[in-house]
Amino acid sequence: MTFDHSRPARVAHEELRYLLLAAQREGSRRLGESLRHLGLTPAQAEVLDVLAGHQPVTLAALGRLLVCEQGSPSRLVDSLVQRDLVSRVPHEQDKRAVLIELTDAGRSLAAQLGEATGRLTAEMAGRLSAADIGTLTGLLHTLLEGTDVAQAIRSRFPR
Amino acid sequence: MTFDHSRPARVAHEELRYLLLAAQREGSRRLGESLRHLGLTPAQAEVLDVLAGHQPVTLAALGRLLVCEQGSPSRLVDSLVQRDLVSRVPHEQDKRAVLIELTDAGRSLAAQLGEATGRLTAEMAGRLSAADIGTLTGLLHTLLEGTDVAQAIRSRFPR
DNA sequence: ACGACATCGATGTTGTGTCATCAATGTCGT
DNA sequence: ACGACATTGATGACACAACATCGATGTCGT
Repeated sequence: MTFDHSRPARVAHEELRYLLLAAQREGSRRLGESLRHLGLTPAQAEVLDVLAGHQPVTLAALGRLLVCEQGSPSRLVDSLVQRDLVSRVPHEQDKRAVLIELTDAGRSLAAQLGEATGRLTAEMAGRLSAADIGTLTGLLHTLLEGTDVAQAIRSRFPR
Repeated sequence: MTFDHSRPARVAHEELRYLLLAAQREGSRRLGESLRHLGLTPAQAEVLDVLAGHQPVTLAALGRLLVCEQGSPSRLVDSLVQRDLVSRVPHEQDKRAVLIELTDAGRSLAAQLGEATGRLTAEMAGRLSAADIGTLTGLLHTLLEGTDVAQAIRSRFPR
């Protein structure tokens, strides 16, 4: 253990905490701009994105796949049902559960998401090399090991 | 440019975006737990933390130093004024501006913040080496270069 | 079969964050 | 001095997120 007179480890951790917050905020804001013309918020876009790969799921399962919410995201789904992008279908075997699936409109909107996020990914690629992105991803996975959110990301981005 | 059949760069960027979101959420949730016994939310704690190092500041200047909000954080400050942790003092020269400063209670609460975040930093240290934390910090700074939030962090964590 | 317990989805509450707007006040060019 | 413009801080509006609670169902042990 090296002894650092000028900058205790606690401060380095603080800075990292705020950097994570800042990076997330900045990304959300830019993503929000990119999604505005589709009439979607980042959280709604994540739901469509997940559904495009995991049709159909119960609300609870959707909650487990989402990073943006940990409980059952009923109100978030509500906003998508109101816009006819998603529909609730009663579950056959389990009368408690509801299955969520994309409508045709939702499917076609989901297909446009990659295009909308293009500017964002292009900018990230301009700042960081592919190797850097790999390093960053690895470190964040290590940081999150064992948490529910990490599990959600593993399910959605298998190695 | 290498050609990757199995995993286009766009997907790697998506994963990174969600990892940043997840890391921030997880950190916030844990910080929230640690702060509960002080009766503070993470955002309120950040204000006290900033004020402890930058007494007194106008609302606008405070907003520039905070990562958690970009406009003028009047409502956030309101919540602290109500609890008598912070006070608003009219600015002498500029009648538009208001100076924010810690009360005695606020100062003593701010002094307890490091202790409250101890568990969080200990856990981070257990997962990542000091070198890894340095790498992570550097990569995030690169990612945020030129943004307002990066400037806020630079002011609060000088090299 | 039955009762303790878990799970599902909806909802109320609280505290952010972001954006837009507004009135009051400063500043600067001319 | 005056008028265009910028800045400050407050506020309304909207969409999250986290947490707690609730009624309706399932499940499991005995």
